[in-house]
Amino acid sequence: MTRSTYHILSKARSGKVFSNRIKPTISRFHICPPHTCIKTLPFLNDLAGSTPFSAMPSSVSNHYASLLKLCSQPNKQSHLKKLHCLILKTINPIDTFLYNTLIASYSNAALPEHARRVFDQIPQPNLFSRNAVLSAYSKSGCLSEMEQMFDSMPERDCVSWNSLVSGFAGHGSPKKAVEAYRAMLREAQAAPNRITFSTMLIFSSARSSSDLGRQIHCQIIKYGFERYVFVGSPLVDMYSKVGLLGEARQVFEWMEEKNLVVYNTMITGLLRCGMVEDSKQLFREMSERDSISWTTMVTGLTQNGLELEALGFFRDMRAQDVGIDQYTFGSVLTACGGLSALEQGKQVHAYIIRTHYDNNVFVGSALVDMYSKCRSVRLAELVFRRMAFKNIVSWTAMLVGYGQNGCSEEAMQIFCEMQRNGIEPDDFTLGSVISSCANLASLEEGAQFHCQALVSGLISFITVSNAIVTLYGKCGSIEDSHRLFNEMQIRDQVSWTALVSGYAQFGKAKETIELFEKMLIEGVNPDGITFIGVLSACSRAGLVEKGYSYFNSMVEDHGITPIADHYTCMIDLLSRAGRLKETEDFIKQMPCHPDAIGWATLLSSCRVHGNMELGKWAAENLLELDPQSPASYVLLSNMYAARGKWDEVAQLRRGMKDRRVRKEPGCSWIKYKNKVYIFSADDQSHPYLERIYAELEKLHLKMVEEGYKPDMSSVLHDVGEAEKMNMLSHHSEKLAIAFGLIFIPRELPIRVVKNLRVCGDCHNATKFISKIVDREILVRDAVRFHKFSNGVCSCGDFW
DNA sequence: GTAGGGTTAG
Repeated sequence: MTRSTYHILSKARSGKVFSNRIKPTISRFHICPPHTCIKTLPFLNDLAGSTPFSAMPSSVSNHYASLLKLCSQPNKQSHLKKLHCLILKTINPIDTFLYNTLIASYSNAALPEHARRVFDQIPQPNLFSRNAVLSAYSKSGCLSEMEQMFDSMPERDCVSWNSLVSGFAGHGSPKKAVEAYRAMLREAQAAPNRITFSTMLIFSSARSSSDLGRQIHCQIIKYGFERYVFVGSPLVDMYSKVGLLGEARQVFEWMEEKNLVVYNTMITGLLRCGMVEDSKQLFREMSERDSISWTTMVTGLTQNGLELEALGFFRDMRAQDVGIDQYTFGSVLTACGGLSALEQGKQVHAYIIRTHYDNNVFVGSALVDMYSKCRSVRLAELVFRRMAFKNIVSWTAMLVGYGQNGCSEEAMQIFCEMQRNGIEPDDFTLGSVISSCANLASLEEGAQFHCQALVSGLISFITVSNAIVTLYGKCGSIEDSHRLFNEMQIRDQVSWTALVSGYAQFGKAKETIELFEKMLIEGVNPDGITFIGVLSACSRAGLVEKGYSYFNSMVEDHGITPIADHYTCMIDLLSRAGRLKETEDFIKQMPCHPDAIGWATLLSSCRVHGNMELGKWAAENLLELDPQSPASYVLLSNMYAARGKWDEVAQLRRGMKDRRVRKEPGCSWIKYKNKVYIFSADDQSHPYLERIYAELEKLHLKMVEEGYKPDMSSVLHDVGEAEKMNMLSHHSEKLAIAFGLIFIPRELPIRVVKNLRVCGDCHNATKFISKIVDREILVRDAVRFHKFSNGVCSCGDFW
């Protein structure tokens, strides 16, 4: 056996590289020659890197201890178990030091039961052994086992107490954490150390408990830790997280020998509280800055909506040759995404490839997100497909990317693919996929996701529950939506807004307003999105005065600055009610111009109320803002068509053709036996078309008997009356409803989804059909819900 | 177990 050094390089989970040098000592327990180990356990090679095993450490116990440390991760559990077996085979007796290392390794690998089993085999366990088991229970949240262990210990030191405190603090027992901390202070043998205080400070921050934070601060002063950077730094962090920036600054100023970390912490706190100028000042004052200082500025500025400035800092950072790492790239990509700056994002991507960060899972996820936010979902997909390793965040980023770019079906598919790859969804993923599902109005899948949320327990996340409340609202089951809302233990602003918007979308103005008022009484603050729900409910119900007063209250009582969506609601409210002159005045006194949706709303109302003059104004503005959008052409052409101005219609059609604008073809779909059947007006290929036409024919006769008159103004083509009739009776939603009547069992409602707004004639016809066949028919169109039952629609014919 | 990044819900 030669004396040699043994050198291990290991990559910790954080990606940081550290080296571990073990001093050579003479072995006493050397039984098994090292090369046999390599043959039996090839993974040891991977763990130890390129170091040849012939360079053998002198102490086998130390050697195994260092290998055990390499397996001390949850993703190396099997390696750890194999190594444990090897140790049992090759060493006898095992010394207490190695036993303790084994316990600690199982603890870090999240296997507390294994840690306990090792402990039970130790002939003479010491305080370290007990502390190691205690720590295993504490980290894994086995709280009762932890308490039992703690109570049974013959002696306890500061480490034991710290495990107890952090176990309670980290696993949902806040009361016991505080109790344990106070008991510790009373215990003479276990004086708190810096770890005790930083644990408690982080705990206070997480609970946003400024009172507890202050109490801990007092204790810190009492024990003389205040000016010590390792306690002062978390103290600054805690105060800034609970919003007490003055206190944070005071602690910062009082500290002696401030290091880089303290500065970085303070700058983060300032940026968190929106004090951008102060943070920049402090940044300039620093005598040295590291990568974290720069990245903090990039992140903080981005979070304060100052993406351009953030990119400026990134440029300076590169110019000054500061090390750029995965964190920096993550922040810069967020800034690019926030600006929808595709070109700059691509440049950063190129730099990432040059610096070989493109295989990093964090950077990859950030790239997927950036491209999605720049509306380049195909590029996001490309990056995602090329990622060598994907974690749950990468999957979620792609899923959300699809969802936010209107590719809801692809979002659902990627969710399935993720599960097939053995990745369990978390609250983020499930919430997002439910949101996509809601956009598709797929009630069956939605209900399955609801079940999945219940079974997995993810329903306890408020974000998941909120997503399901929204889901049922968008699927037309407002009762289910309300039921879940009532069942929720905690409700936040988002929950209330989800239900308010659900009722609004359903056209139930009275319920919407009642709910909103109840929300105010319960002391939940509405925000801009809540008001969009309230205002749209008013406009759908024609409650002009009420809507106006809510709009004013939003600005005056709630201090919310209206954005384009609110103005669009107001334009809708006024113009839909036919008060077009008022609408014009309103638009002219708005602080900003309406956006494309605002103009389209006005144009649509002008069509309904036959105001060509204002309609032209709206159309021109709409065309200027969005020349590629088919909406302006279609709406204007509808308006001309309704008045029989076919020459103008033809001219517009030519304009569309020249600019290569295409109208989105109308289609409706219905689900039957897990299959989606899609119908479009010109579809002649449908296998059941003959039966559907026959059904429609039959219905038509009964409808006419009941007093139905076709509304020809809904036909926007220059054709004869008979042909108009034919076109009208074959609108996609009528086909879908007829299909539903034939195939969907009587006891179930018929649910149809349409990609465009439902036309006047179909709406009227569906009312008649619901009465004739005595069935409930739900139609979800592009903007809202219509629930037809016994000849009446839930929207009250106002949509 | 002192500081920085990437993903959710209305």
